[in-house]
Amino acid sequence: MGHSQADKIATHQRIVDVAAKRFREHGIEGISIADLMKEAGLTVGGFYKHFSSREELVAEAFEHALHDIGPWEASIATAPRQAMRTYISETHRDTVATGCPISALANDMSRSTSESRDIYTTRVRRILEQISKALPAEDNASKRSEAALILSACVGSITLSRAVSDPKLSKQILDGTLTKVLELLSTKRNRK
Amino acid sequence: MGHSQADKIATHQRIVDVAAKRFREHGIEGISIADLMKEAGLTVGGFYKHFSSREELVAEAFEHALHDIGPWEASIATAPRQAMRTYISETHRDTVATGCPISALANDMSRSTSESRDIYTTRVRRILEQISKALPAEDNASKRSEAALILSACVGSITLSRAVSDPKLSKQILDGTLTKVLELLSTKRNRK
DNA sequence: ATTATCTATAGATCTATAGATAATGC
DNA sequence: ATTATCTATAGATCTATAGATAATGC
Repeated sequence: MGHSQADKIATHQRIVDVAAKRFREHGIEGISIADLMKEAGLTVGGFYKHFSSREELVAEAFEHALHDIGPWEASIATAPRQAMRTYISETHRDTVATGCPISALANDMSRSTSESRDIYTTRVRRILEQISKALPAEDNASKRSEAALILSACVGSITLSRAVSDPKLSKQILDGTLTKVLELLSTKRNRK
Repeated sequence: MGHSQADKIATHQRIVDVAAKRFREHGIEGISIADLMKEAGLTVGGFYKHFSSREELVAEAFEHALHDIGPWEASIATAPRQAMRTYISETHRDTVATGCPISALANDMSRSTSESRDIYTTRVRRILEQISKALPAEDNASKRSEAALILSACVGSITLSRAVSDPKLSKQILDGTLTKVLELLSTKRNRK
C-alpha cells in the first residue's frame, strides 16, 4: 500500500472519480462515504484527510462530473445534430454513472444551497449559448427560446427515458424527441 | 385526541397527504418517517399500524400525488395551450410540494424497482396520448414524436428552472420553452 | 519527524418493534 | 375487549473524530 504524496494525489482523484459516478447513479444522498471509500480501495477513516466534510466531496465530485460533458458541449457548435444524437440516446440513458450530471443531478440541485448549484447554473447558461449559436439564423430572442426548448427536451427526454419501466416506451420517448429536435435544428420553418 | 375508526381513516389520509408533499419537496429518501408523522400531528410509534413498511407509504403517497395532476391532465385535451401555460410556469416551479410528481420524482423513480415505477410509467404513457390527441392533424407517427418532445420539454424545463440558482435564467428557460411549445401546438409547419 | 492510511468508536440519525395508555364500541 | 396512539428502545446505519500503524522523506 502506497503512502507517498504522489500516491495521495492519485488516491484523492480516485475518491472523486468514484463519487462522481455514484452520486449520478444513486443521488447525492444515496451513497455513504464508507461505500465510496471502499470502492476506491480504502477505508472510511482516511476520508477526512482528503476532505473537510462530505459537502466538500460533493462539490469536487460534481465539478469532476461536469468534465464528462466537456467534449459533448464543445461538439454542439461544430456538429449539433451529432451532439443531439449522442445525448438523446439509449447509450446515454444506460450510462448514468458517466452521463450528463445536469440531468442526473437536476432534482438534487434544486434542493441544494451549495456552491455546486452556482456552478451548475453557469454551466446551463453556457450550454444554452452553445445551442443558440448552432441554430439556423433567426432573431436572437427566438434563438434563445429555441435553445431553451432544445435543452429542456434533452434533459426531459433522458430523465423520462430512465424513469419509465417499459423499455419500449423509453425508446419511444428518446426516438420521438430526437426526431423533432433534429427537425428544429435543420428546418427553416415558415414564420407568420 | 381521537381514537375512533373514522379518526383513523382521517389520520391515515393526513399522513399520506403530508408524505405526498414532502417526498416531492425533499425526494423520497429526503425525509424521515418521524418528521412526516410529526407534521401530521402524530408520533413515530403509530406509523406501522397504518403501513406495513416505509415502502408502502411511498407507494400510497406517490399515487396520491398523481391525483394533483388529474385536472391538468384532463385539460390537455380541451385546452392544450392553457395546460402548457400552467405547467411551464413560475407558479408551478415554486410549488414543488403540490406540483407534478412526474417531474419532481423523476430521478427517484429511475432508481426505484417498486410498483410505483409501473404506475409512473402508465401515467407517462397516458399523458403522451393526451398530448398526441391535442396536436394539429398530422400522421400518427409524427404526432407521437411531437408529444414526446412536448412532454420532455415540460419535464425538462420545470426541472431545470428549479435547479438553477439564478432567477433570471430560470424564467428565461420557462418562458423560452413555453413560447416554442405553444408554437408547436398551433403552427402548421411546411413539411418536406 | 512527518504523514497516509487503518482500526475503532462516539454521537446522531433512521426504520421497525414492544409494551403502556387511553379512548372506542360491542 | 378492542384498538389508535404514545413512549421507549433495539439494531442498523451514517458522519466525523481519535489514536495506532506503517510508510515516506528530510
